[in-house]
Amino acid sequence: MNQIEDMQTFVRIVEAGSITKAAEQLNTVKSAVSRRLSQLEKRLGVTLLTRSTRAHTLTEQGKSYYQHSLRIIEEVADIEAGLTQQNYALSGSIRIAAPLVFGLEHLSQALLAFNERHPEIVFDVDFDDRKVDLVEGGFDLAIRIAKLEDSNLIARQISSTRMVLCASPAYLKTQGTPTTPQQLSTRHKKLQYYRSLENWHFVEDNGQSVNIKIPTALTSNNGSFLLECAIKGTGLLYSPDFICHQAIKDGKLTIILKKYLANPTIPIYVLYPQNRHQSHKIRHLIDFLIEYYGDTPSWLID
Amino acid sequence: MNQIEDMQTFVRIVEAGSITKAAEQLNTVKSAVSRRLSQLEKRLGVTLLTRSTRAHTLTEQGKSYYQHSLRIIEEVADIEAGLTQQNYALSGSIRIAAPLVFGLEHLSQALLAFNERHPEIVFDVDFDDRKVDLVEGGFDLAIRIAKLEDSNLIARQISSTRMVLCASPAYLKTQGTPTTPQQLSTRHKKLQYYRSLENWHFVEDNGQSVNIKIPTALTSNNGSFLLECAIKGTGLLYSPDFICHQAIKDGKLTIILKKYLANPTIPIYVLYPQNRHQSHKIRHLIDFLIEYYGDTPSWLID
DNA sequence: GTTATTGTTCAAAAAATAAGAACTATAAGT
DNA sequence: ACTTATAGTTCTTATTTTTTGAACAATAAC
Repeated sequence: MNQIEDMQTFVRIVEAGSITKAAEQLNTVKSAVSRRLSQLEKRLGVTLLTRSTRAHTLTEQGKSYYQHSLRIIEEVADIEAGLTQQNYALSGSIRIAAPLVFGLEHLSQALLAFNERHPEIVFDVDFDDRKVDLVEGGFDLAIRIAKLEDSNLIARQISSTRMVLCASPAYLKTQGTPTTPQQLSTRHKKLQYYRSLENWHFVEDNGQSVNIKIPTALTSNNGSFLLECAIKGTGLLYSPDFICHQAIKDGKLTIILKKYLANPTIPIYVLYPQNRHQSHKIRHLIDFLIEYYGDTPSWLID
Repeated sequence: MNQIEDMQTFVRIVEAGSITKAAEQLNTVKSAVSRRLSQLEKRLGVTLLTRSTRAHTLTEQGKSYYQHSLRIIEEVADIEAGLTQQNYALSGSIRIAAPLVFGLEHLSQALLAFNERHPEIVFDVDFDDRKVDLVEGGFDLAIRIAKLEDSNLIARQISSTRMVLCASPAYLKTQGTPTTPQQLSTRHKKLQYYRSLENWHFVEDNGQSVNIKIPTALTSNNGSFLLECAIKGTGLLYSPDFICHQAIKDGKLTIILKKYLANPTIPIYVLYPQNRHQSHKIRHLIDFLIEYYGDTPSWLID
């Protein structure tokens, strides 16, 4: 039972004026069209077309069915075409999950810039450092700043960040500025981001790698707050450059032990579900983000 | 490509919340539903549902398609149900082809009586003694007063009429009242209906059948006019009783040679096209007509 | 770590549909 | 009135589409 094809066939018969002509126009044989019509009438339990060898007349029901069919066929076509257009249109909403600080400080700027070009798009950004389930949360994409784990999501790297170790000039003046990793062990405290590792990983001049653990002055799940604390001299901050770059440029924080840090570079990815047909606007936004941050993002130090 | 079934399947998936449940509700297996959904997405070139092992989320296009689908499914069901209702409803129009005199004098009364019971029905009656093509003319039914010829139409007898030979008392006084068919041959003239036979057919007392031909006083295609002429004494009238019954009851015409007429009874049929599904109102009207005229129609003489 | 549930994929079976030929009916041409 | 041509139906056979059922992969839930 294919109601739409029945409608299309019936409309063709009515407009062509004969089953034979309708069959030609539908690129099929008259027997198929004849059978379709009689099956349709049987299903509806109604005579649509009174037919003799060479003349046709629409019954009242036939007229009604014809008119409704015209409308339905058009509506269905519009709906299906509309979906594709929607797919290509740079409009509608994009729902994004982003880490707190990166989202507020950097992603927001990029999104605003994108929005200037494509004002029809409405962003719905959820700032949260916790790992969210894209599918369950209904997100179109998520920003993740970390090495990738296995998942059924697609990832594209949009930029990268570099970890730096820094402290306020005042703090360094009081506690001394360490020049080797080993010197951290004495008289230093760290500002601890709740998700990151307790130990800091260094590579010494001789190529030996070393794990250093120093006491924690304060733990928080908010990178900005830790930054404030570092500026106030509460302790050492081990932080991605996109968080502390401005404070460093302003001289409020000083980088230390730069050359000893192991694996300081962390990729920034955009993740999205494995959709067979990716919406055009999503692809467009990802391309935009890659271009926006580029090889020299604003948080780059030197 | 069955768009409506695709829509129904998709709606079921969305509302059931999972492909497996949707399959159960649709009395099929999950593989069929899964395949239908992926084929649909492929055809539309759009992801409707972002799905992982246990969670589903509608994409924007999915939401749009879901809502449109709901509406279209309902509309199509309404249209199809509407046709059946239309079929059973005693409303709408009935187009009838009827012979002139019978139509004006007798059918019209029956139709008005029917209309009193079913005022929603609008009659469209075409009065014409010529044989019309029901299909070409778009007629629902036709009245035919004659022995049936072969045709692809369905016939039901609704009543019958009897042919009588009559003349005005004044005419018979002048020309003499014939008591045997043979006596017609002298001094008589006939009023000729254009479609009827030139010869009159009789059965004599001895069982011998005989064809009599007498001169024509006047020919017309209008039975009422011939009746008027007969009353005025222009000639003999060979006529169905539904035309002359009142004049005979009023004594304006006298029946002659009644017992000699061969095959005086002519059936009155209602004809309609061979529709696989006859509309309820048409069947109803035919039943009404048979009941209305019954075995003793108003034109019956004794 | 194990089990249970969900969705996908695949080959085979079943159902629906189309094709092609034969047939009926009738309009048009002669 | 006869022949020819055209339109529609019906039937059997092909073809296409859809469904099934099983095996599999992925991942929540226990």
